Amino acid sequence: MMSNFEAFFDYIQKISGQLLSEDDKDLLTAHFKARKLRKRQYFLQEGDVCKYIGFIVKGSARTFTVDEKGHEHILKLSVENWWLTDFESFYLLTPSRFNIEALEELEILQSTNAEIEEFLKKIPAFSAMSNIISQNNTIAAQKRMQAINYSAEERYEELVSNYPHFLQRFPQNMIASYLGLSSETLSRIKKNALK
Amino acid sequence: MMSNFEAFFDYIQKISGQLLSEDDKDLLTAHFKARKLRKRQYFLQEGDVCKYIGFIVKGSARTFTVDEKGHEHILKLSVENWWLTDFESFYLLTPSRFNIEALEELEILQSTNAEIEEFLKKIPAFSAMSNIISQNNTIAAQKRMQAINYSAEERYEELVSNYPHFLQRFPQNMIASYLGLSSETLSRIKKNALK
DNA sequence: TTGAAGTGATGACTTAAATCAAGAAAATAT
DNA sequence: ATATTTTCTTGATTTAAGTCATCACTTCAA
Repeated sequence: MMSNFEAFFDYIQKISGQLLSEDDKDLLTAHFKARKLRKRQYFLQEGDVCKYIGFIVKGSARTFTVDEKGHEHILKLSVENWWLTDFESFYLLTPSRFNIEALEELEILQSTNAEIEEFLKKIPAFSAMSNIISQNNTIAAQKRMQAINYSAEERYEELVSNYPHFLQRFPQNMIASYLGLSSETLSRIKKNALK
Repeated sequence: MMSNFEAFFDYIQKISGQLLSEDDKDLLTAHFKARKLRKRQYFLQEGDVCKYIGFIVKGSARTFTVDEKGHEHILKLSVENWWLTDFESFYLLTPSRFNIEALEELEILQSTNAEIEEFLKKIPAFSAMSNIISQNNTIAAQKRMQAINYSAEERYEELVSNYPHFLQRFPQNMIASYLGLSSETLSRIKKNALK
């Protein structure tokens, strides 16, 4: 179990550029709870308030919505060292429109909004990390907005260059849904790309 | 000129839920510079590092890219009480891929990255505001990602419900570009929506 | 006050991607 | 090992939205 936290502490220190004191580590260890989810198990279901935020130690998950026609749309694919939550629901305590489901056996360290507020106040490295993640989120959001004007090929090429490991790790129909394409279209794009 | 700052101070206090001291206000007044841009004037040109962040006191602007075919794509439309910058370029000091242009006569209060760092350290209300804006950005980014799967009609309906004043304020071809649609398509959608 | 530029509407046509359908291949379970 | 989902491919067809072309209407500037 300790090793889970070591990876977590390393992550905080690396992102923030600051060291955690022993007291900091004790506080985090006391409040972050280790949790395992089996493949296909839900971390969050549509309509529920997302009470937890999870740090992924091992495994992967998808965040998706289901439209009126019953079609699923993946908004996010999450892997190790990423945070797992619906930020809107988590921050505002409103019912979520999203589902979050484990795609592989998932090991996370989870905590609540109130606890996070405490870490932000008491742990400088945690607060610095939070600010940097927000910055990165803002930048990523800016980039994603550009994708509106991209063709199917361009979206795929962008994924290949930004997240090449996703292609190995996730089935093609998940990738297609993440890119907002039908799986048939993605299959054809890959065929053409080989030439 | 003072009135510009009064609106700015009100904004910080409202968003942060905290009061600014006289010292805080003096520090902000000393470092934020009032600037006017005429209609069509550029706040940022593609290839330049975005050295400034501007708080819009009056007027509006668009953030856009130009693709290989010479077509412009609007990523953001900004109005009063919004921040004007390319966050990626501003935070990371990298050359920007965006252009930011005044759509109407524009009055802003602007400052540099280094100065912002100072405000974050010295002014609690400013730091609280920054965190809340980051939260809102993260939430907005999550929402925007959903738009990938939306049809032309759905994107338009979303705009109507979220930013109805944009429809009055900006020409239809700008709105179309912002939604990632051709102006002909938007014209047809509006015609159908009337029925 | 009259061009000129910018904006918006509409019709005809084209194209990118979705949908529908059927098999093949791979992964998982019994 | 074999059945049974699940995933992936390929072809035929449909559909949503883009492109091209033209005309009307408005602003704005000389």
